[in-house]
Amino acid sequence: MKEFIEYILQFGSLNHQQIELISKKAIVLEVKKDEYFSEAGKVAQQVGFVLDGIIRVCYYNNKGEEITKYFIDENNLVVDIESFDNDICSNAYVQAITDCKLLVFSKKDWRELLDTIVGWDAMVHKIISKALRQKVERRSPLVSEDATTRYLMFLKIYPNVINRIPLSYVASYLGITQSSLSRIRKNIR
Amino acid sequence: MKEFIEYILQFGSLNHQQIELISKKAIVLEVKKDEYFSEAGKVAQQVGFVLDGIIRVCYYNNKGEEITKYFIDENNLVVDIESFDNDICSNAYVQAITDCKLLVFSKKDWRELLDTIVGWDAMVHKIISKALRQKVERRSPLVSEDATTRYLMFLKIYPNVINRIPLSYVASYLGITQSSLSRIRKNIR
DNA sequence: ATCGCTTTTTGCCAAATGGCAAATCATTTT
DNA sequence: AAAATGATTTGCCATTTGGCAAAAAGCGAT
Repeated sequence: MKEFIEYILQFGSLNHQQIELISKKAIVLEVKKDEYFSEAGKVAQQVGFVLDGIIRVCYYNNKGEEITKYFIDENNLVVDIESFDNDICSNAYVQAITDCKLLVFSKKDWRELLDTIVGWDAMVHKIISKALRQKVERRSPLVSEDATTRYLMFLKIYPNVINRIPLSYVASYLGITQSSLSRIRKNIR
Repeated sequence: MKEFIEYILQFGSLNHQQIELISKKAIVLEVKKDEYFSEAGKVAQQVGFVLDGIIRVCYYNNKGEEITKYFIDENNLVVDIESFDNDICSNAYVQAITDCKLLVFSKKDWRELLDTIVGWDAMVHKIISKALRQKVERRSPLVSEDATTRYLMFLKIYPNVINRIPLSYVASYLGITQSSLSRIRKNIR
C-alpha cells in the first residue's frame, strides 16, 4: 500500500483523509503465472497496481502472431484505460507472466473516488498521460533499429525483467524471432 | 478557424463566449516547406493546428540517422507537449514538409485560456491523451511487421500524405531504407 | 539420479533487407 | 528546349533475419 501512495503522490498532493479514502478502496489481488488480469473481448473492470511480479500486455495481429506490446513490473499501474474508461471491449490480453500480487480498485470504487476527491481526477490524468508517453518513447524507437540494438534498448528499459520471463515474450516484444534473439545474445556475450 | 472549433468541440462543449475567447487568441502562421515549427534543443513556444499542409516530427538517433516519428496533416494539433508544458528543451524537430498554414497560440495566451475557461483544461487533457494513444497505436505495431506490411499500414493511416512528400521521409518513418521501400512499391503494383 | 516437460540454443538453408552507385525520371530554372 | 537539380528506381552483392527441426540445457516431480 505504501508503495502505491508514494507512487500517486508523485503526481500531486493529497491530505491524510484523502489518502485514507483511497486506501480503504484498494484490495490485494493475487494473479498466478499465466492467468489473465483482463482479456480481449471483455471490458476492463479494474485498475491495478503491481506490488510484485511482472505483467505483459499482448494481442494477436492479422497473421495470428502473438505480439507483446509492453511489460509492466513492480510499482506501476496496470489498466486497459481505453476499455475501462469507455466501457468498450478491449483488444488486448493483460497477463501475469510471473505470480503477481496486485492492488486493485473496482470500477465503481474508482469512479466514486474520482467524484469524491477534489484533484484526484487531475492526478489520474497526469498518471495516464505519463504512462502513454512512456509507451510511445519505449516501443516506437524500436522501429528504426536493428535487432541487436532493439535488444539492448529492451535491457535498458526493463533491466530487472529479462531473467524472470521466457525469451519468447521478449522476442515478440522486439519484433524478432526467438532464435534470432538467442543468436543475438550469444554474440553479445 | 471553423475547422479548429469543430475539432475541439469533439472533446467537450463550449458556449459562444468561450469560443469567442479562444478564437481571439489564435493567429494564422505560415510555415514554408522545410522550415521548422519548433526545434530540438529549444523550448516549444506554441500550440499549432494544421489548417493546410503536412508536418513531420523527427529526431536523430544514436547512429546519427534521421528518424521520422510521425506525420501530422490537416485538422490536427501540433505541439511538442512535453517541452511546451514543462518548459524543457525538446529533442525533436517539428518541420513543415509542404508549405503549411497553421493556427497558433502563444504559450502565454494558451495558459490564459486554461485559467479563464472552465472545463478547457479537461478538454485539452482529452485531446492530448487521444493524440498520445494514437501515436502508440500507429507506430508501435510497425515493430512486429515486415517491411511490406509496414508500408500498407502507413497507407491506411495516412492515405493523403504519400503523394505529397518525399519517399525518404516515409522510409525513415517505417524504419526501412529508401531503396527497399522503392522495391516494395514496385512489388505491390 | 531419472523422467518428462519446457525453454533455449544451434545448424542449415531460404528469404528479406541493406549498402552503394549508377541510371532513370521528374521538376524547376535558365 | 536545354540544363540543372533533386527524387526515385534499379542492379549487384553483402548482411541480417527468418523458418524449421533437432539438439542441448534447465527444472521440477518422482
